[in-house]
Amino acid sequence: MPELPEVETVRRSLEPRLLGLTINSVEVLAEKIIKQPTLAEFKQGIVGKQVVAVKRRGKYLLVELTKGQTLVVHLRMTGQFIYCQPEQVHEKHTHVIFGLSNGSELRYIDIRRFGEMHLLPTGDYGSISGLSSLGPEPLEEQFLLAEFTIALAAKQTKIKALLLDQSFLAGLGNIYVDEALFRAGVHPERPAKSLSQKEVKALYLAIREVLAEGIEHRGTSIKDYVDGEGRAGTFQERLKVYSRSGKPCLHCGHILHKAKVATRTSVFCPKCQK
DNA sequence: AGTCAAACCTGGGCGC
DNA sequence: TGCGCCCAGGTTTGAC
Repeated sequence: MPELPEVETVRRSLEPRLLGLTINSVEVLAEKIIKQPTLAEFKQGIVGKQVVAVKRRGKYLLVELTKGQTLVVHLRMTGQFIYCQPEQVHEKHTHVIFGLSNGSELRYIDIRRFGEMHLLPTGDYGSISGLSSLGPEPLEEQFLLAEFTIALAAKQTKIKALLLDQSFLAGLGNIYVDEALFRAGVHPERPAKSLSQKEVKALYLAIREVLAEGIEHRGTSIKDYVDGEGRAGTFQERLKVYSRSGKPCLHCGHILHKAKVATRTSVFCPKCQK
């Protein structure tokens, strides 16, 4: 489910709620969510710690605690991290409950249970391969067109597969890749190295633009996604291709096509995206 | 290097 | 109403 804009929206909603609070208790109802250290060490290492920062890297949430510990969370497809009051109804797939020093709770809900949590020394993320191998953050200033151009030129793979590769660029998923490719006028199956300089620039700008707009509209809520306070986002109302196969292109009116590209369902305009 | 299926899970939608 | 099948915002692993 959540891609960069959704995870960033969760981060922004949780940060003001959690900062300064101490975690008084941890209740784990689905042990498989806790990847490391052991369940006992995880609980013991968290209880009594205070939240000092809530950060994001790619699609990972990093809840930094006192004593140099960080709770690393990945929501995968259906994970939700929600700040609420103890009397609020328990959602069916609630797997972890953190009791907070102001009486509130932070609950982890995840229908498919693909999500994961790790407790590690802050910055010491080598044991999480997906986190330690992440590519650049597309919205940061250090993500430069010049470097993106050079990186694309070295790859023969389909542009869509490359943009979904988190070690190439962090944070894009199926929705925002399709949207960015549409905005840039690039067909998802084009070999990365075949893009002209003009196309590379258009894609670079489209990626940053679509992610920024996604954040601005507090994420895309198709099925399960909600922010840290249970609120849905609204970017689904602005999607131009994702989930619109068979409907007319908003730019040229041609019927949007659906195809498997890089093993993922992809929607694109065969006329606008060459 | 690139590509692909399968695996991890549950639930919603569709055809019959 | 029920059954079976396919699909889903992600990632990893292992095979060709």
